[in-house]
Amino acid sequence: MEFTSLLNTSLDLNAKPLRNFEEPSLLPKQEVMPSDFIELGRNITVREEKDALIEELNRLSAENKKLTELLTVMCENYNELQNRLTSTSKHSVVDNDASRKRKAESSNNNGNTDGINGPSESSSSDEDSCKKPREEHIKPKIWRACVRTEASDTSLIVKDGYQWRKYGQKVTRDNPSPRAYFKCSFAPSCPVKKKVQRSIEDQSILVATYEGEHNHPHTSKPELTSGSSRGATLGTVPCPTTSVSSSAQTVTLDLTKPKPDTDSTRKIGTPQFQQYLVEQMASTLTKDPNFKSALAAAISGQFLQQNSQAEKW
DNA sequence: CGTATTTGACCTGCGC
DNA sequence: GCGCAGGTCAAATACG
Repeated sequence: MEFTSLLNTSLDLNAKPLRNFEEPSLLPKQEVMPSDFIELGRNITVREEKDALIEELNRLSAENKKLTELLTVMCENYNELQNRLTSTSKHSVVDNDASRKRKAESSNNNGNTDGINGPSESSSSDEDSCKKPREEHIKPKIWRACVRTEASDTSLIVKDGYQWRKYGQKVTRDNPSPRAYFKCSFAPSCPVKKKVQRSIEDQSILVATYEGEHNHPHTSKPELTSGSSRGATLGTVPCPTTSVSSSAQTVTLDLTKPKPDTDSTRKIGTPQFQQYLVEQMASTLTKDPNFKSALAAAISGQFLQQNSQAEKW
């Protein structure tokens, strides 16, 4: 499965204006009425204005292209890693299998009949499912979520709207950061567990792995802002994809609303308005130091979501 | 004092 | 059989 086919990496920030300004056949349609000219009270000629706008658009286009190339490279790297992981997993059974078998026994002994906390965790390979056909129908829902936190925050707490009780912590071999084990404490019968561990690549990212499904509603709404209280907040559950909540500023692009300072809807759609929109969007993005990190976090969220979906298959 | 968290011990499966 | 690693338990501790 090609990941790039699933993720549209095109930002397409200035598609319309580019069409308007770059196609020569359309340029004459930019008619500037003399009355408008007088109204604007500009001293520069239409030609000079157009050249300046084209230059600015070319700059934005180049920036857009650069970002798109960056995304493409990231996707290619991801696909390469995914292929390696797939080929590796064919030669070795994942270590989840150990706990799966153990859980199968413990589940049978405890008389757990709901099957949610059943034996199978993530069955990521076809080989695995072939080995254990009897477990095919018992698949607890497993998904991952990644949350960006402050690197100095060692709490390993992910606020996702549910109430959790920590019952263990371990340092695993593949990651120097400790892994915390949580059980849902809202309902005694709720079988959901989660593991939280810092990402080995980025210590500021918490990776939460959820197992099972809640048999009760949310205890509270997930907090959408993080600040004084401890822990990271989750914008969306099960996996934050487009909304990345963090201690840093959240970048929100709302392309559905026109700018409020336009006094008349009649002007919406004019080249000047489109140019203004493009400038505002590009300016907001390029001036925001958190844009790249937020973009990377959002993409990694997409990666993890795709990965968890692939595991469920 | 009740509840949540911490943390070392224990259990289980796997590889050698 | 032994060691290792992941996961869980439960006594000790902290906290409100």
